[in-house]
Amino acid sequence: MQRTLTVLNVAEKNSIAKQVSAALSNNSAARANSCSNYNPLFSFPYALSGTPCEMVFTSVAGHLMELDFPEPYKKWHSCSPLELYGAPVVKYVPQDKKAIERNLKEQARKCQWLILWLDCDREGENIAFEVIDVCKKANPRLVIKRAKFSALVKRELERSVHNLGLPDENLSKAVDARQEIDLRIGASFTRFQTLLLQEKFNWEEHGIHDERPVFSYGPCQFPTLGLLVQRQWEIQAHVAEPFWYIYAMYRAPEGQSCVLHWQRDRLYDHVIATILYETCVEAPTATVTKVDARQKLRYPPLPLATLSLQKEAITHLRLPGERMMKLAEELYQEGFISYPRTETDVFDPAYDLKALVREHLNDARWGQHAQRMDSGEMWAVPRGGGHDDHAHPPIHPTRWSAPDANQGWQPDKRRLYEFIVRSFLASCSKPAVGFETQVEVAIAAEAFRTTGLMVKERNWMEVFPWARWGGNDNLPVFSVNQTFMPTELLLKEGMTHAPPKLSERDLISAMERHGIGTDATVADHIQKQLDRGYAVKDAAQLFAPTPLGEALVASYHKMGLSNLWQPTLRGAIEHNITEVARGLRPKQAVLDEAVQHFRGDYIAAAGKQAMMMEEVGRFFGPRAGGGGPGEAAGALPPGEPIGACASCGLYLMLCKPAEETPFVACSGAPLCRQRVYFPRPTQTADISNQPCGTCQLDRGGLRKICFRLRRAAIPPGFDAEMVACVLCDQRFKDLCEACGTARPAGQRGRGGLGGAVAGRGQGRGAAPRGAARANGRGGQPGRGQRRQRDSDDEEERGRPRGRGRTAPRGRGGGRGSNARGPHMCPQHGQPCLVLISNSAGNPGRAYLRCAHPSEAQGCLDFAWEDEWNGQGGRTEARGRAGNMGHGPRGAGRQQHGGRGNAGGRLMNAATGLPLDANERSCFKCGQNGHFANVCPN
DNA sequence: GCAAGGTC
Repeated sequence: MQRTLTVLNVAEKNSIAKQVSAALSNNSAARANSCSNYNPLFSFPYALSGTPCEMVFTSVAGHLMELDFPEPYKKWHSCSPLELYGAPVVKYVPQDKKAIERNLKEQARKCQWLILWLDCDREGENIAFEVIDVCKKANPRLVIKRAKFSALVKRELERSVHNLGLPDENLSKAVDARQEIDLRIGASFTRFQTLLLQEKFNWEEHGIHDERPVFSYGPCQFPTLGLLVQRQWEIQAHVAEPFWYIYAMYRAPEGQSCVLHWQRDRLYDHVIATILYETCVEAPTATVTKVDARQKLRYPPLPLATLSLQKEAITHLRLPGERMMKLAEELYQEGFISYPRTETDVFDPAYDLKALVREHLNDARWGQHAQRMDSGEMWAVPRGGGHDDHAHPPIHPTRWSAPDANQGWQPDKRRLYEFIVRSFLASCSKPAVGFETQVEVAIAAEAFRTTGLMVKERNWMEVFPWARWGGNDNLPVFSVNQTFMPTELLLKEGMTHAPPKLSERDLISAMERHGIGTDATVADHIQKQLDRGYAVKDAAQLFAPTPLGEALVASYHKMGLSNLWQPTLRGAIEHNITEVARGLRPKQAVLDEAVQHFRGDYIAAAGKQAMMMEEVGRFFGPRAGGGGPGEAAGALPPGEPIGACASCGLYLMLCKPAEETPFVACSGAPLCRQRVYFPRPTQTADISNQPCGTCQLDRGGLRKICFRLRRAAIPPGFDAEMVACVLCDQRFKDLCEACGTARPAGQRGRGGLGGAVAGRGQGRGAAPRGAARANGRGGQPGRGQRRQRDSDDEEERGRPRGRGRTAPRGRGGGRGSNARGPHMCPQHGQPCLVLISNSAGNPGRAYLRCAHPSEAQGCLDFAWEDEWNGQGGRTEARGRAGNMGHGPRGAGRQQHGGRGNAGGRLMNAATGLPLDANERSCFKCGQNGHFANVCPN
């Protein structure tokens, strides 16, 4: 006679218990209340491997147990935070889970089997063992089984129940280890920071209103903060650099138009950019070299997982992740959407998606689209993103909500529901179809490109109004070999920008990349930054650390404990835990190792706590009589505005501080960050560029060219209205004589503006650039400096002075004697070899450099001008710098990258001092050293 | 008063 089993099935969520019992019982499960209001019982008869049984389903609600220190260690002053690395820990069922525990025990006593239907991940396995622990106390004879399922559909659940396995203890132990590490380091460092800082500073004055604020530390919240501080430091360390690019535009007689984008994008070398621009101006006829037209598809969005929904909701609905999750939770509880915490972004093929679509046929907003989907006209099988947590489908609407039925909803909730519905419908719709035309154009030897796009069928975009697929739908019709005259041909200047502050979307992506938090907790960690006063969000929803957040991170950095905040911290912990999960290392060994490691960090931090006091003291004044850091709390005494940092020897640079007092900060970020404050605002040059409205030249009626006039740095005593011509560098009050019609007004030569500017050590761009980056790309000497060098050199050579200054506008006079050309390049067979007087380290001696389009930064072919000219212009092919047969005289024949020492006057670009007789400057990498032929770098 | 992870 067959024995009848009573089987207790425990799911992690009530919804899973309900769905599984409904599927296995063909919707005939009886529901009964249990001791726990939120965890009812579902029971039905079933045949388990042929054995008749009574199936009882119930659920827990996440973890049943918590890990904490026992009572004596819970009081903050009862022990040193250091002791928390060796203190015992206890796992217990907290008060709010006692009802669930009672329910499980009561049912376990009546059952013979226990089947665990928890999520099929590490945390789920750990919860399974918590359930086992509780149930075994009530019934030690229970037979324990684990159901593994990959979707909550009948077929899959039946397969699962007939292939029961055993729970995996290694997975569970990995979570135990993770919990213990998190608890010990979180509690110890939180107490350390809080007890150190709480009483010492006047937090009220700095917007922290808690009487006794807590400065929590956590292995997820600090790496999150670290991401924000790192970005802040990147922004502060950024030095704007000017770049130049050729801008071309064409408007066809029929009215269509396009911008021609330079293939080089941009150049940081003004000389080269100007020369290339000049070659275009000389031969401005554009020739179409390639026309490529093809159909292009734009695919609909992937099915929504939690993090992708958060990112989309932030972008399109401007709903912060945490708020979005709260609203999604409500929608889920009310049955309008599926479970909102899922990693899955692919639908199970067995899912009846069309049935879900049919829910929406009568909707006034998207019903028509749904009807076209239902008829098959608009239907497409949704793509998958390759992630599956095997527990939940992607987030999708489960029920239609009529607009008049959800009047009571908050507007944000309605918007979120609409977004989820439209995303779902879009993901199952046909891709959009466009027609793209790519056109390549040559002007002189320069290549340009433009793209046109006509959207033919919007398809999924019809139901998803947030999508943008923009392109130039007004492209002129082009054919290969067609020629035309550009309507505009300009040399434009731009400046590099510091990276932007992180948006919530950026932050989520970075956290996802580094494995900080889970899909369900990422939003909480971000919110915690705001709650703790570590970060703020501005009107544009961008995040930045507060002075407190920055000070905390900077403290650990100074202590040499950056691993405590770097984004890799969580990944490192996870890596070790994974070894436990795979059974490669015992839990205790990994745990001991981690605890010892962080214990060492704690001891180091505690030993250097004065650094934290000092760092926080930079931002916050001490509480009166609070024993604060005293001198360190206020602004630092004013010092040299620009120079070597007293702390680390690196350069100091000008910053744009948020504070009122300007300061310079050491550019050794994030190594140093020493700040020197000024007593008064610094004098900065007006570097604003203004397009020239008066010197537009008309060359033969072909086109109009605007040479931008640049407002020069104005030294004291000079006319503020003076401008400098980009090409010839003369300063004028009115119009440029060389370029236009008016008289020059500025003084010239030494004592003139150029000399004065040089005396200030400024380049063409922002004042701090030249000072801080003597050896960088932006570190070319100012124009005045360069001219001075030219002039000295000319004198020594016995050439007449003033060649550059009196040269008329045009290629030869573009930058004085600095650049002429182009010459025929033997490498490329094109006139792309230009003559340049290298400003950095080669005073007075011009050389040839290739500016072929294939060499984005200019190739390294070069030759000295006098040698080239002496040989009447060479036509045979030469190799790269190192292989050229006629290397610079002073240096002998460099085999690799050795730059010549013309007359022994080569300057060290970093120090500005002349190189000694044996020193060489590498042509390739710019480094100086005593290498003879081959640069070691 | 502390972590992070589940979930309602």
